[in-house]
Amino acid sequence: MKAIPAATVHRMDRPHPCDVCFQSRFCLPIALPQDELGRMRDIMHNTMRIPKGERLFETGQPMDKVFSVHAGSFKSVVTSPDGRQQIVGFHVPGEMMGLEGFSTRVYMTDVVALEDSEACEIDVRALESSARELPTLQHQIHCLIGNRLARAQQDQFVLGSMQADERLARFLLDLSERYKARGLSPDEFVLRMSREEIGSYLGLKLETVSRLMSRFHQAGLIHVAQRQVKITDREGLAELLVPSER
Amino acid sequence: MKAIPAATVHRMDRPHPCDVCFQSRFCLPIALPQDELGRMRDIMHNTMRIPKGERLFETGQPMDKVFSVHAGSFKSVVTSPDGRQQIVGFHVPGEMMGLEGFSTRVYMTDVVALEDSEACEIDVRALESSARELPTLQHQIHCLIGNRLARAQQDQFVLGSMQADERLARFLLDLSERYKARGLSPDEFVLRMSREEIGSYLGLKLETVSRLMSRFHQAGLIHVAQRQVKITDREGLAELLVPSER
DNA sequence: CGTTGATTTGAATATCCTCAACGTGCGTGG
DNA sequence: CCACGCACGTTGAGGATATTCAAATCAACG
Repeated sequence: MKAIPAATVHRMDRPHPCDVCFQSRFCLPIALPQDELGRMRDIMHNTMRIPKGERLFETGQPMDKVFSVHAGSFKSVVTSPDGRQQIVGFHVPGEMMGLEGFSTRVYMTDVVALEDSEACEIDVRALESSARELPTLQHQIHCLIGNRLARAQQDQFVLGSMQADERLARFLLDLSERYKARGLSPDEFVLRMSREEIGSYLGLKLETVSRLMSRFHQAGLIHVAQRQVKITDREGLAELLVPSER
Repeated sequence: MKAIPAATVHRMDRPHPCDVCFQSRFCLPIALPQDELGRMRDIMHNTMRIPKGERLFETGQPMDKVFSVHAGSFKSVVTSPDGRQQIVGFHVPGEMMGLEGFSTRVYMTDVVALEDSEACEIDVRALESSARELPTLQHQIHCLIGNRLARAQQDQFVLGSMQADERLARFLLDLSERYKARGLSPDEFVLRMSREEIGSYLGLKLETVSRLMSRFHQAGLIHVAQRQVKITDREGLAELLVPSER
């Protein structure tokens, strides 16, 4: 891993990019109190720069840290014993990575940067010992892992019950929502991942993704040029998710 | 919910059926110390009998409890806004249910008994407050949720990357393993769920499941009569999971 | 012994995949 | 600055896998 620490000192007088992970709007109806936020900063050891294509951690490594996305974006990849791979999630700023490692204290996925990115490193031992003193933090941790679980179950539904066009529509709307929640434009954004990566995540082949993108474009639902996407008919996209109305 | 409390008093001098959830072999390389086990029993409020087909909890209810399977088996069902449903997991004794509710403190699935079953009710507030004093318990909770997450990600891989026959083979081997881990016969067991339920979980139609069961039977991999299954060629089944060898 | 629900099996069909060819954008180096 | 190579993306035709529809069989149960 070519990760280089970018900064290790955090001042309390201005927001830390990773505070966001412990604040209300991405998780709980409770914001972490100021004093607990201070403690959190103590255990956010440092911020790593991860160049595009580099791994933050990989399957099988002892899981001693979790990471929050500080800037950029990442993918989580599971590898089966026979070497096949599938992307099980994309991560945008404010989201946590490595949580599935709580299972056996070994990471179960490879996490790779989709672009030059930054991740904040959080020591799990320190996190757990802080959580014993800070009830809100404890709550927040449960919430964060629970969130990932709820999301994974949603993804199970998508993969098991939805058709190709519904999957892609949901993917685009989901991405849009996550950007919106982080103050970015929900209607116009650049995909950080290839058609093949989208396909891997959605259980489709890259050609199918490409064809559907074109179809959505022609139907006037989106405007797409390479990785630049503009959602022009959100209603129309959302209707794809309700096949009974077709 | 017609759930009826079955027992509320637990004696320390014999194992409680739910101790298993907090013991090493299903989760951590650390067993919960005896004194912590005592505390755990205090917050396992009671054991509910859930008749076949009844719901233990449902989507949208405030999540104030988690449950461990005491006896019998359950399914977790997610429902999409348009009413489609998919099973995202089956639960056998010793496994936890309701963990995805940690996300928003609202259950995200319906959990339904596949047969007359018993579940142990654990108050989340009491669990969290105990966890603050009992580091091993805290660890165990993280492990339990992490486990569910890791499993959900595995399922994502199955649904997204595997073919129908691989999915069913994996399902049977997985079930076999889970029975084995609980001291039941790994080679011969009774499916507690219908073909349709298996299909729902695997993202297949019931006819496909049925056809594959017959095919496995004819290939001599399993012996199947209705819901009675006997694994006769474990190697053969496992080879299906490595398509390169076909 | 008939009814009901679950399962099996077959034939036709749809969806998505495979294979293949062709475009497009971008960086590199001449 | 342009030509080239390369990775990525698009599009088409044909094919494979799983679904749909339909009918027959089986098991459980009153």
